[in-house]
Amino acid sequence: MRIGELAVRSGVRVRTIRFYEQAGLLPAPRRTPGGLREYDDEAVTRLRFVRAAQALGLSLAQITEVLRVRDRVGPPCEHVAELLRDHIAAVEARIRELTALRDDLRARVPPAMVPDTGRCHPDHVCYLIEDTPSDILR
Amino acid sequence: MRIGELAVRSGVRVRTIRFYEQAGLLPAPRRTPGGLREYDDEAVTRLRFVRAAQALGLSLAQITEVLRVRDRVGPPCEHVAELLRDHIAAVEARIRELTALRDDLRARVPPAMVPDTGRCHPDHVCYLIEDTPSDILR
DNA sequence: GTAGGACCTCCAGCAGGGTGGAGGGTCAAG
DNA sequence: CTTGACCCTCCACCCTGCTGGAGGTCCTAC
Repeated sequence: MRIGELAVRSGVRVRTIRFYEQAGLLPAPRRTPGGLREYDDEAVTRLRFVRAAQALGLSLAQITEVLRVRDRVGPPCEHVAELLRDHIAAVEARIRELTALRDDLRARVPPAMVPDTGRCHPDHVCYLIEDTPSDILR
Repeated sequence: MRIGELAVRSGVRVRTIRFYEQAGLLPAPRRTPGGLREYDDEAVTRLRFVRAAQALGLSLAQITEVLRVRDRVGPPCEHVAELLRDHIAAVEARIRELTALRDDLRARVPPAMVPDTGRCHPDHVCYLIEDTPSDILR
């Protein structure tokens, strides 16, 4: 099939497919005598895999690596399992960061709080941001 | 003071200070006859505010807007309170997304799981990624 | 043989938050 | 007067994941 059909079947745009080839995610396909790209079904699988992996939050670099492992040494399950475990740890760390941030923000701005303009100080821009939450609650 | 001292006192690099001026976060300061930037203490306040706001996850565009409000109409408390409330909502939404993602990932890769190579399929790249978690647990 | 849709390459740019180097000028001490 | 630290501008580039236009070619049907 040509690139347009591949785009439809994989749900990845034509331009993006060419970009992925450039980026090393898709092998350069054979060409028609006229220079048009000719793909087989494997390309659909590969693009769907890329989309699935992206949905899990993996970067194109990580996905490229998985595909490279598969192309060179066969089923990348071990590699993927390790990658996903590391990724879970990264996601959990990010959740912890954001949770701490949310708590900090909540302490600064209780839901229906009226800003205490009396606390504005000429030497600051805005106490809600510069002060620590514990200062604000005082 | 000159830009180097401002950098030390604010904890923001010289290059970054010039970038912030360019970006509209810092007003263009007066210059010495030779063309060197000359700052007063207010610049330190402003840069520290930028750092504090960044630590809360605000973008430079949002911070620029707060500073603009302050410069034009005085204390930006109302504006900041609203901004922070919106920001809390955005952070909470992101936490929910990441939590759902974490749960999905955990279902795919239980902590000490040995990948089930028997499930590798020639028409797929890796079932751990392409299948849905419920398929994997089956 | 001609229309027109699909395709080709190459270059450029978006956002966000800066960083880096080249090539030169300023300032203060000695 | 020279040295050396500091400062100036301008342009370009980093990263990530694409997207867009310009200008030209291929394929297929009529």
